[in-house]
Amino acid sequence: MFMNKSNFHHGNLKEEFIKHSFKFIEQNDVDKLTLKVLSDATGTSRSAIYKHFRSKDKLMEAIIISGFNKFDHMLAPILKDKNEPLVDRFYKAGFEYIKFAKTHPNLYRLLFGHKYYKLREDLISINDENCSGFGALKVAVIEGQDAGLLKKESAMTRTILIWSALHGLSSLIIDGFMDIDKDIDTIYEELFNSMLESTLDSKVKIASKLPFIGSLIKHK
Amino acid sequence: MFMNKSNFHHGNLKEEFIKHSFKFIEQNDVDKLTLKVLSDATGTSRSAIYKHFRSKDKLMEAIIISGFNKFDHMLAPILKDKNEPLVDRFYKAGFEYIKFAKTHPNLYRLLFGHKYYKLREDLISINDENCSGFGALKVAVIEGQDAGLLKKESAMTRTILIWSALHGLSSLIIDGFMDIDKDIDTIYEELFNSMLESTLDSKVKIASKLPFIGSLIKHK
DNA sequence: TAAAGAAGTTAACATTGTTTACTTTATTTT
DNA sequence: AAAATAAAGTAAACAATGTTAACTTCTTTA
Repeated sequence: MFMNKSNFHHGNLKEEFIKHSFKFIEQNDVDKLTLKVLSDATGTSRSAIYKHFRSKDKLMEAIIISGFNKFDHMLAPILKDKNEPLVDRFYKAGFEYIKFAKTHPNLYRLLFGHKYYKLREDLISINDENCSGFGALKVAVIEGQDAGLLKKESAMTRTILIWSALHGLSSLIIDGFMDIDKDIDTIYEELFNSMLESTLDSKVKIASKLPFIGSLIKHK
Repeated sequence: MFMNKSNFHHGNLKEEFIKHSFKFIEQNDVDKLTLKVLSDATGTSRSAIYKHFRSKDKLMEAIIISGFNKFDHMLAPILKDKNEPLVDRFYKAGFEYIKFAKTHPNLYRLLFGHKYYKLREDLISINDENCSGFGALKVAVIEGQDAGLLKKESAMTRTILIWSALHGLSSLIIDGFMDIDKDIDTIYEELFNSMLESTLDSKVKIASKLPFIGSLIKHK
């Protein structure tokens, strides 16, 4: 006999592959995610996945697209929340950025690593300023420049600079550069202050009202 | 017949493997470096490498160790050159850091990426302040804090912050985040200024005497 | 109800890293 | 110098991985 009836998935197997992939990389390195892992997890054969994705890379791309959605929907609302003072929004966005990387290190590496950068390029240029985290940051940066919070060079320059600082710190944290979690709070505090205009003397006070990364993440 | 005489390497095959690996990743992604590539390049059999390295990972570690030496010997002398003003040393060190990443992107990813972070931890803690780039930066940071050039929180905090900013910008550049090279100069200029004490008003002038990244690398 | 297409399976392939058994060269011992 | 031993190479086979081709079963639709 070739197959028993219960093995037949009807339409949702594609989503199941993605879902299991997400669950897997919450706990394991991305390069440990093999097609065997997924066929075992879904109870299908080794090649079933090819009915839903042209290749493993296409599956990874689907994960990345979905991951960027998750990331963007975490970041953009914080930056656009008009009820909060702008400084607080910046502080919280940076905070949540690093927290995201720390909480989902494998997903973060997948999203911002080198291997699929072509796809990311497409995603970032396709996404308009309303959905993309990068786009939302750029809008907020312009707002911050108008309010005298950020230096008034090109908005793109300032946006990349902020992103780059967050990306750098996040990467060092999740890639094993820093042994002690408790320093992260201090470092982020300083990073945050470095980003703001030097004329602003209220910045430390405003920032320190908000929660800290080390503490928050440790007790999760 | 089993083997002709000319095939026998005498003692230098190990170095040849490393040398060819370096040459290869100058032009290709690290994950394209297979044992077949190396056996073809050295004219040996597929398994000859196992007489010199316990596994492929051990070869990669040798490459990383050698790569860090290269990196450290590029960075440390710049930071320790007492003939240059400290600001210039900082500026040039950051400049050369980014240039290194841009010139050897695959090696840079190997050195600072996630996969072999365990080894890097060992290397950085083993290397003393005299040879390691990180160590040299920390020494320079203390000097900079004493001179009123950098903020006077913990030296480790400030060092990590600088490193993280350079790492973040370098990563964004080599991982395809930025389409236009000419903006890199401006961004580095701003990054550099953000790092210095806000009371220092000579910083832009001092910095702009020095060469720019985009231009320098483009005509290489 | 028959045909067609979607969604599975099985079996085979090439590529990769790796191991084992063997051979050749170099070195050391007697 | 001859013999023994170690070092450095080869060939052949493995398991794991991504992938493809040929086949089967379920679902839909004309």
